[in-house]
Amino acid sequence: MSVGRSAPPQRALPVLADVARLSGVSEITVSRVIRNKGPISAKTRERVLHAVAETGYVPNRLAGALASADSMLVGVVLPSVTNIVFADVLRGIHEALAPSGYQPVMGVTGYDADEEERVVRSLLAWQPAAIILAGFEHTEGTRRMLAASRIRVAEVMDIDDKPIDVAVGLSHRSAGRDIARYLLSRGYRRFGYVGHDWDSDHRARLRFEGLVDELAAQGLAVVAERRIVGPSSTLAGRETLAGLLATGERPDVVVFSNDDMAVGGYFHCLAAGLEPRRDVGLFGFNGLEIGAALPLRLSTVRSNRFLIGKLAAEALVARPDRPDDTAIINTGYEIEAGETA
Amino acid sequence: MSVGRSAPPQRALPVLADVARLSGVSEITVSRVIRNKGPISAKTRERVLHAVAETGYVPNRLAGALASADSMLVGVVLPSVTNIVFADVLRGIHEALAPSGYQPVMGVTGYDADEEERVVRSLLAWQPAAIILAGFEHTEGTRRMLAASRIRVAEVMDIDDKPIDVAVGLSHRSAGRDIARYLLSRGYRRFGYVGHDWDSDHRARLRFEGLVDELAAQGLAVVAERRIVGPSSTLAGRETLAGLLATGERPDVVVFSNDDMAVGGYFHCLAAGLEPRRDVGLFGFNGLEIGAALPLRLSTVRSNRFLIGKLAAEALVARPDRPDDTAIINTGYEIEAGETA
DNA sequence: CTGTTAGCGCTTTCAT
DNA sequence: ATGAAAGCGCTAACAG
Repeated sequence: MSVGRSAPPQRALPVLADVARLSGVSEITVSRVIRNKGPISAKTRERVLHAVAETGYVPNRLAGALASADSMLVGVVLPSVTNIVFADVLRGIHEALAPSGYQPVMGVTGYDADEEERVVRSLLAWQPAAIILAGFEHTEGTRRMLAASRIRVAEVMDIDDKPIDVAVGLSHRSAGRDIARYLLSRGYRRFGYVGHDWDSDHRARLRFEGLVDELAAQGLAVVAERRIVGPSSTLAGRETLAGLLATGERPDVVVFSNDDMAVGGYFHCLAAGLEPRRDVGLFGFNGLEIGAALPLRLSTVRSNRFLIGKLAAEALVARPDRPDDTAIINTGYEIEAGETA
Repeated sequence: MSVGRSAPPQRALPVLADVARLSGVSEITVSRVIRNKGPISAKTRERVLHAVAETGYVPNRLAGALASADSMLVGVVLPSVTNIVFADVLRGIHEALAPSGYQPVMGVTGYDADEEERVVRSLLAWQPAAIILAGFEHTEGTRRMLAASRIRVAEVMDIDDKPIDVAVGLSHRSAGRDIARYLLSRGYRRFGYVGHDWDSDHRARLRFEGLVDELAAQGLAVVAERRIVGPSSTLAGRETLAGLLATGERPDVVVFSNDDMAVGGYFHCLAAGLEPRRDVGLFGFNGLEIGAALPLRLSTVRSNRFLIGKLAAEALVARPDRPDDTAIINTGYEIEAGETA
């Protein structure tokens, strides 16, 4: 049918050379126009831009990154994306990175340090300019790779340990102590605790330790404690509080490992005809939106997760080379009095 | 202090050539060992692997992707990461991609089509093998770029329109109709609706249209309707239901645009002393965990979000070249009867 | 202000 | 089973 040309046009995507040819300048000039770098005459710029539009040219950043040894990539390694806590951090990272031209590349570890090592290795292969990790619990292998790479490293969420480079977050131990102080000031004396897996959520454990420390300083202790094995969830919080109260222990307040669990506890109270605070105090952690929407606003601690992501990304972008000394950025937290404790 | 060597070792990261030298073979042989490609003698492989371990060599995928014209990258463009719905999809994508050697690269649009275009352009610069987008609402510019790129494109969440390449999701229009049928079968006749922004959430509108269509077929209509301008939230659901009921309208059931809003409605009922179902039916959409943890399980529709992400990623990986014809993968949905409607 | 030259680190193709 | 040569598409460094 066709006249001697059997193969379809299938022309490859335009490259720098195509744009250069079309606009009658050299490749490097096109490159300069596109990157807005170096002195370019208005006339040349216009011609090049025209050719770019005409061809629909999209720069190949793989080639650009390789040639300039600057990938403009930031590796982001988080335990989970479905946990709103990390999703908020990720949003903060995105917000800070978007205007700077950096691209986040994600990895998810499922709360497992060995998986984290695998993820870090594969991200490092993309030659990122920096990497953001959650917490301090890394394998030796991860630490070695990070050290060898010489790139910037932000460890986020927690500041209760010594960072590799910079840590951004809050002191969970201190938050635990402040929860104890707050509840003591409200008159509570018989403390219960309902939590989730400490192996995967080290920070929940730190908060518990802070709580216990402060209680001990006042000659008190946790009188009833339950921890589930899996991750936190509303359903788990509901069932676990039910189990705890069924034992006959009568805490006057229950501290939950986080808001998800605490909201579940609230639901148990509703179902069991208990009035939060009057019958039993409920205290969470994180300051999620849902806690504020409950008939009685959940008493909790606001952890500034969005800010953590934002400041971490900003710190990395602001100083692309690893400083000699480590730093800590404390994003703080605030007690939300609420109405349940 | 030091003995004549002032500059620190600062040696660059090892590259293929270093490993080749150390193991006494050529670069290409090392490359073959690492990629497990081509015939290699057991002895050579062992020597190379040893040298890799010794140097701590990490392949530069930027260079690899450029040379092979195969990035093993999948662009993922979603409206939001903090919305659990998209986070679940993302998790499905991750799960499918992880074992295949593909890396997801994310972009977030904030529910804005122009921002989507910008994000798609910058992702395309990384020469991804495929791209995953939410929904069908793209700008002309986005469509042009996607067509020119010739890479595989999955549009996820929705299957109510014609896909560019492959669509993976459920029919929201049909879900809306089934919600109507279900509630009619439960005896409800006076339908209320509490929703959020349709401009950013086109699928919520499709569900509403399906609902209205089916009601019309039965000679019925929505008797009271309220929509907020912003995104869905528990608090918004609570306040909006309160507002709707305060008008004096007395719907016997209220359909919410999603579970977040419906849970908020539930909270209003608790605060106002209304018993869900007996006083007013509540119906959501998505089947979130929290709905199942409420004192009365929320009546809703399970949208298989994890599955959507998983199947989309699998479909793309399974066939790296764009097929001639488009396809639709229906992940379906299930009515969760629950106890609130 | 613009261009030339020489790679970046890897993989393809074609030999041997 | 292994290697040599060429080049992916771009940018740094140095002219001019």
